[in-house]
Amino acid sequence: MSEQMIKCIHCREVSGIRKTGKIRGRQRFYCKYCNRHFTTGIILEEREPLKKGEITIKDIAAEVGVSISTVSRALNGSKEIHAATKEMILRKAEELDYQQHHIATCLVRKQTFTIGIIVPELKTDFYANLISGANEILRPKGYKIFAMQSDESLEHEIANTNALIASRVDGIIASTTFETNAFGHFERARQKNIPVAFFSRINNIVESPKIVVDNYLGAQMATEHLIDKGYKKLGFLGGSVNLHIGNLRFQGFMDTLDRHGMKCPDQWIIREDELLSDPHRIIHELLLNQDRPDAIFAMTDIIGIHLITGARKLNIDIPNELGIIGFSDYIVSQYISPGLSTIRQPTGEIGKEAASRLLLAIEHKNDKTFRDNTTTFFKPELVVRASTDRGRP
Amino acid sequence: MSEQMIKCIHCREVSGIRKTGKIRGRQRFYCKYCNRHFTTGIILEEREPLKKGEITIKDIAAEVGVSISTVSRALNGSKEIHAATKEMILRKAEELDYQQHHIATCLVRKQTFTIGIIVPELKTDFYANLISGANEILRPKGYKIFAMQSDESLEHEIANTNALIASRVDGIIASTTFETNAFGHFERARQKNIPVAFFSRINNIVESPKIVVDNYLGAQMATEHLIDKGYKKLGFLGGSVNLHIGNLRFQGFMDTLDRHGMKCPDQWIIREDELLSDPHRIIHELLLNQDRPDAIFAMTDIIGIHLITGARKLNIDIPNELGIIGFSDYIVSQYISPGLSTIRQPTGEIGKEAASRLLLAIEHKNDKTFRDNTTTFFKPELVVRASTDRGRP
DNA sequence: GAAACTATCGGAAACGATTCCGGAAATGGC
DNA sequence: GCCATTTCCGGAATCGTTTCCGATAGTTTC
Repeated sequence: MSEQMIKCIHCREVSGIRKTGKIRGRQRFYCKYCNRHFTTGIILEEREPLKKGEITIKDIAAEVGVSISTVSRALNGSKEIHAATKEMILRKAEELDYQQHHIATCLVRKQTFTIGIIVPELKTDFYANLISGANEILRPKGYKIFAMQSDESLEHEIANTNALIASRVDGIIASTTFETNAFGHFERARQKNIPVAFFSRINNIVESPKIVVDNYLGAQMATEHLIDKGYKKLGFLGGSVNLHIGNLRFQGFMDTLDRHGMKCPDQWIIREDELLSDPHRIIHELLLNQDRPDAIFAMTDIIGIHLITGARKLNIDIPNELGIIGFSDYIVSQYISPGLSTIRQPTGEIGKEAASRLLLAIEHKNDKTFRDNTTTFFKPELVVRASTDRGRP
Repeated sequence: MSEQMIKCIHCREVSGIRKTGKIRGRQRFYCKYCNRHFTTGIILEEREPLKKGEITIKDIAAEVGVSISTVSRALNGSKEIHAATKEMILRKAEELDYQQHHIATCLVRKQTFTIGIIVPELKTDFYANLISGANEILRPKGYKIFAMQSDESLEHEIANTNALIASRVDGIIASTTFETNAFGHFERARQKNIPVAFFSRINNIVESPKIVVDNYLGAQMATEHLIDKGYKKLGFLGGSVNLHIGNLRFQGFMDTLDRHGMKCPDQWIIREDELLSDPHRIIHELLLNQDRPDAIFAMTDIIGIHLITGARKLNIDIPNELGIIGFSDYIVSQYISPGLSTIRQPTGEIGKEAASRLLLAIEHKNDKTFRDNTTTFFKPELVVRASTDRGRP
């Protein structure tokens, strides 16, 4: 291949090209394959041997004998390219096992097709389900997920957020920690034009879509259910006072009692952080008390499950001596014995909605008039199981 | 600021600079703050107003009056930089709320500090725990996680792998699908110098570290346990025959029976894909059979849990009429009634080990002599609960 | 006081892609 | 055949960094 080779401009064939006189001073060619004439062929130079290492569009360009712009066009399905050229390039790309360098593309396009999700704990049923739900919406649209865990630590949450900003994710979905009382890190993201969406543990500080189950309503439903079952002495067990959703559930509980003219003495209301770190001791104390409640609304199923195991140890009859209802419908709740009554929240749906709303915000990133600061409430659902299912006394 | 301003080369002060004669033809200056002389000061030009949009090191450079190389050095903690300059740059970076553009850095450094994890299902207890475990190792080292789900579809798995290659992740951790019988996609990754590690559902095709619980041993332990409890008619329920770990568990089961001179008729061995899609029908049929087993080794706790609920519906006494043991110790297993005996595998540990070994492979990426094709076996642990806990008959 | 060395910094070339702009060849109309 | 239009492609700038290679001024050595 020491001499120049001419490639047909129509079919890109290199062999079977004949010179057929001149036209306007320029050499004329004829291609026997496509049976057409042309004046300007593509001149193939001697090729450098393909260097080792990563295959780039440069390599493809050199191999095929076109410019990198043309390769880029072929790979991206541009219309401004000859079908035969495109065909050749795609074939060569496959032959070389070319794989787009997404990092380089992101740099130019200023879009990473990556969403960051920050949750307190990755392995919790609820959050794993949520990520899974979000994934259902995001994957078909070509988005990847950075899954991060804050360990209920504000410091980690901030570090995570900064890492996501540095990675220039297209958006962030988050559920904050117990500790989170400042939201500067999320505001930073928003200032850098990265939309944020919150779910479950939401706040009213950051302008963003918020997806949440109607906690107040759920608490009402749970409390009504207990009252309906004839329980008279209701108690409340919840975690940190810091948590917005905790306050809502507590409020729903108290208001419902009020409406029924009932009262709940302070010693039946436990709202300490310690309930999360050392639940057994606290539950034990509560249940051993002479004057204990005859039914408890547990802020989460996790606490409800602790209650069931605690009560069983003390041979307290559930649901007759003690009714228990939880919140969230964890997978365990349907299998534990007795089954834990609960308020179900549609976890997967919440994840999907959060993802959809975030995508909407991303689409309108540069639209100054677009705002989404609304809170979407999902309807909770009462699930009655054995832990409260007693006949009316 | 229409005239040039001189900045002291020592302390970077702009005011308080006096001219003090000339030396070798060059102007000499004196700074009253640091009490030192110098000849070449830094000349501050009139600054452009800061443009809107993203803050880059270019902006910082312009504001401080240094080159972008210097800013880069300051931000990366290079030694080749004057402490005062560094100080100024860092202060300005903070003032402008600069955040490194990780994408651009990756392009140059050819390292993304990102690990891709592909699992069949994100929300499954086992996989969520594993990702969490891997995260414990990866986060402290600055790695982020791309979490992807294959939905037990080879097609998705391939698409996921390609997406990870395109994103130039530093490594991939994967547990393959039921369908996966070809491994070209992982080989592609390895050819592109992306290390891969497998866990749980492993293979012997791709050269890679493999982390797995000792399935054969676990099956032996489970079977021994059943025999030990006096069960005579053992059956096996497992999913797809395609699954390597399924075969191992089945083999352990059969070999143990053999060693005890026991046999298992074919109708007590169920290994169909359908067991995953429609478990209730199959289990119902098996249990309604006149000649049914008196104990079953379920390949996974999920199947074991289906067995328990199925048996309860038919009023079969567990563990007296039917003993059940599972595998993996899912969270539900300890709460279901009766509690499901099982073989526990240390999920979090497996995730940690997979991450560690992958990091090791990444460190030795360019070391041609480094190989890691070993399989690490974690010891399984027998957990006895009510589903097999009968007195010897 | 010259030479050698050190500290500190700037310039410019990468990294791998996309895309705007313009230009040549081919095509269509008459 | 000539002109206008369309088709197709190449050049070059750009995205935001890092880093190698020099350059210069200051410092030290003898």
